[in-house]
Amino acid sequence: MARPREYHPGAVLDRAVEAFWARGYRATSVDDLVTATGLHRGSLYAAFGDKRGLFLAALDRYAATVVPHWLAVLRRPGPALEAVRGFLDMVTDYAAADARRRGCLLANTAVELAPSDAEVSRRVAAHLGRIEDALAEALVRARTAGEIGPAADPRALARFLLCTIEGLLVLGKLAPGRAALGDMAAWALAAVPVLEDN
Amino acid sequence: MARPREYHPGAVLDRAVEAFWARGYRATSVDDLVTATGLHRGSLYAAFGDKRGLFLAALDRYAATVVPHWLAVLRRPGPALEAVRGFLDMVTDYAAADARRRGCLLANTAVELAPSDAEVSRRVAAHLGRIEDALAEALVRARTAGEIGPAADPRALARFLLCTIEGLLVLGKLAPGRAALGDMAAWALAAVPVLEDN
DNA sequence: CTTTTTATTGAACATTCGTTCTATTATTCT
DNA sequence: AGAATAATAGAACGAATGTTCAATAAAAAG
Repeated sequence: MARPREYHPGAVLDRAVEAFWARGYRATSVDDLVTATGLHRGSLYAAFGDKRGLFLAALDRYAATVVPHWLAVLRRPGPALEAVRGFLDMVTDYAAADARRRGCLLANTAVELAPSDAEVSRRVAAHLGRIEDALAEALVRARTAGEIGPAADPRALARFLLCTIEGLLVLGKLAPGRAALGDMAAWALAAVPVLEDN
Repeated sequence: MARPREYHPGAVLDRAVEAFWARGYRATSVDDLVTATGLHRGSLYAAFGDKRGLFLAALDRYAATVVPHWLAVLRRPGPALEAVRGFLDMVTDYAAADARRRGCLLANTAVELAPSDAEVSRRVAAHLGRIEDALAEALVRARTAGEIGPAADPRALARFLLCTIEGLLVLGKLAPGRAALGDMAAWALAAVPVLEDN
């Protein structure tokens, strides 16, 4: 049989994610990726085909590692409405504190590549769809628990909150300050029809 | 004296805006700009210094021509709250109908260049600030007219609506369909504390 | 040991990139 | 007419781009 891989494929992808996340697809050269991953050109091309293949793999890796870490907040036990609020606060804090202004790889990719690459567009939409689903699930829980009114359409509200979150991560790149980002998140929550009892 | 310019500087910038808007900064080569503007390399470099200088000029041109065309909806006479609603609807329609998925040049630039170019970041923030100001002005008018409640902080609400708008334009790049975008805009309006009388 | 597969290493490929240059042509003012 | 400036035209620059390739070393299975 053959000599086994020396590198850890997941760790290599994590490094690639970091590079693409920080600089974007076009601004990240293959040299950058060689430096970031520690692999050599030959190994990179053998493993991923080309730069775009590596990017697609990194995109999926981001969705499989970074995004779930966020969504855990939405799924934690307790009042679902609190979880939604905590999720928005977490995104706001991240957008305000991220000194490197990387934002969200999915949003960055939607802007940079989605209009010109159908496959990339499809994957970004699918990954964002899972965030939307998690939001909708939390809102369904909140509605059945009576935390929000029956007029609150979970799917529509989830779409709206996803829109707010991606807006926060885009505007966060301009370092508008914690107060401005906090205003945005706070008023987004005002759209959720909370019942007076809460 | 000298031979006068044969080209119309504004028209040249309009073409450059089109190119950068459709493809982004890095994906637009100087060759693309030569083709788009009709000018020759020498003239372009004489007039704008380099590619980045042309981009900065195009960014300001976009803010001076395209953005006011949008803001006119916010400033049209009649109920201010209606104007805000009309503005959101217009952005939604644009995001849903834009077949080339260009989105908003300011948002695109915030994502692609703001983290790595302080001057670009400063200008994008300033241009977006004027949109935020126009939203805040409309909300002040709505509040003094009694269309919205006194609890509605115009500045904070304007920030929130700007966030929603940029979110719409980013997610619009994924062609999510008119219905999804409509949900986002509709629920954003739900955050505005409309008085029952209206 | 031999075979087989992989990683390593570094050179090299052809393109494209942003930029600069020289030369020529055209037009307006003195 | 002559000076001055701008546009036109196209060649050319070095650097960086994504990609491929050949040669060697290494390790597991037969």
